[in-house]
Amino acid sequence: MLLRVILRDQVRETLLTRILDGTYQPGDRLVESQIAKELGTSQSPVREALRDLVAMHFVEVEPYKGARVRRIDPSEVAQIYPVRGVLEELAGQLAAPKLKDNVGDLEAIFAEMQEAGRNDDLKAFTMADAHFHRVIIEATGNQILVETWNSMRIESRTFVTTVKLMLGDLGLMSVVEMHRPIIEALRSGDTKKSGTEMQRHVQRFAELFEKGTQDGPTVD
Amino acid sequence: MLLRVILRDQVRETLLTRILDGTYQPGDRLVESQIAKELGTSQSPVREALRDLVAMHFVEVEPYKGARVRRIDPSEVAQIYPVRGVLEELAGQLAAPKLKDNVGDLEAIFAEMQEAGRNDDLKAFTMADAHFHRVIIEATGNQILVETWNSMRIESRTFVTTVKLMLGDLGLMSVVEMHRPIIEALRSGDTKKSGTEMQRHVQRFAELFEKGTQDGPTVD
DNA sequence: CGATAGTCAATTATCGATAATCTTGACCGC
DNA sequence: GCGGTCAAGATTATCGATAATTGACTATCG
Repeated sequence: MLLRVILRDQVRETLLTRILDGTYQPGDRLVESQIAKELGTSQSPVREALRDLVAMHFVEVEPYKGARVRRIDPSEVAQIYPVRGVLEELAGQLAAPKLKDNVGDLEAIFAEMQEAGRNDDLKAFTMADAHFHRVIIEATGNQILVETWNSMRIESRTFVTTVKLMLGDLGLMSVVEMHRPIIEALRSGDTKKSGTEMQRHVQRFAELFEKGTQDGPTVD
Repeated sequence: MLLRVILRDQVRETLLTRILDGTYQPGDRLVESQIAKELGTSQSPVREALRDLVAMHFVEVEPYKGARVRRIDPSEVAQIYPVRGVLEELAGQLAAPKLKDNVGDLEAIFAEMQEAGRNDDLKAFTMADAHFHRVIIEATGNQILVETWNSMRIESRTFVTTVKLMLGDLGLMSVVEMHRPIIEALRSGDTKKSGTEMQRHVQRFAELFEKGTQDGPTVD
């Protein structure tokens, strides 16, 4: 018990992992006392960890009724894309001058994506994809943009499932390739083009998602 | 002590009021035990209320060091505007079809702003202004957009101060008038134009803000 | 004199216990 | 049976007390 880390943070990460990997399913109740007992802590850190997860949109609570893993329906995910679209378009515009002739990091991540594509490793791909976008967002130097974008990571939970839905017939590799035009635009330093490519990129994902949810059966 | 409301929420609102009205100044420490004693509760609700305020960006905490009212420097406020710009542009586009020939609410709020302008009532104006924008954002029907926009309300704290800075020589009334083109664009239902007007509106505020912080002395 | 280890007060982080509230299901009058 | 009331059990919200950590101050040593 002499770890210098804060219990609440450890509990939060534990719960988050379980939500993301599906151990806790959407709608599942998260009972403070049970979790506390299992993790060997008291109720307080668990309670605070749950509040953090509420702020991150992963969990919802009702007073005196407890916490549940948030259930996200497809219509909500669909609503994410327009917002992501404009945020990432802005990010592309702001990041272009800074990443011009300096896209080494992005190329490395792109290589990771290709590797994941060859192995058909969805999890590795989603992580690399998130990383790719985060690097661009952070390159803007606009802290508000970073925080705003982070506040939308609701999707990361659905993402593995989502990508599976979206893929349909086309292979993971073709999704990987969608990132190449972004790198090229950023390398050229063309502000407008970089923004456009980012917007187009997100839009394509939106379309794939719509197609996936329309005719595909809902996987759960 | 027998109110059926949740203490944490009451504490949060109390603290928020004090932060917004300046009772607690940026940088001020918020000591859990002191607040608890003053409000007649235990430490727990105060602690949780403070966490909520952290999630809302009004407060920052460091482990074992405590909570402080978040200090926001002008450069951070300046970073808000580009993000607000794209979000509100999107909102204008999405809201136009829904508000077409249905801008009664907006006109009522506009009247409030005019009233505030005549009385030179900054507080009333900032509240009406926030309301005006919120109505448009909510009219989009995109819940994600609403939440994302809300997550940026960092500004509401600085807003009164900010407007004071921005005004410079021009009167409050001229700022009020800046809202008229938005109403007209929305009334026409023109998607593109509504977006453009929203974007332009935010941009103007950004310019005023920059001008205000450049030559004006920092008021505090 | 300057640096450093040690002590103390203040405060946060966590604990264990209790009060408040919800949920469920048995029991009742009709 | 049917709807409604009420007690029991489960869980959250709050409390009061304790452990852990920090920062300031002091004393000690080179």
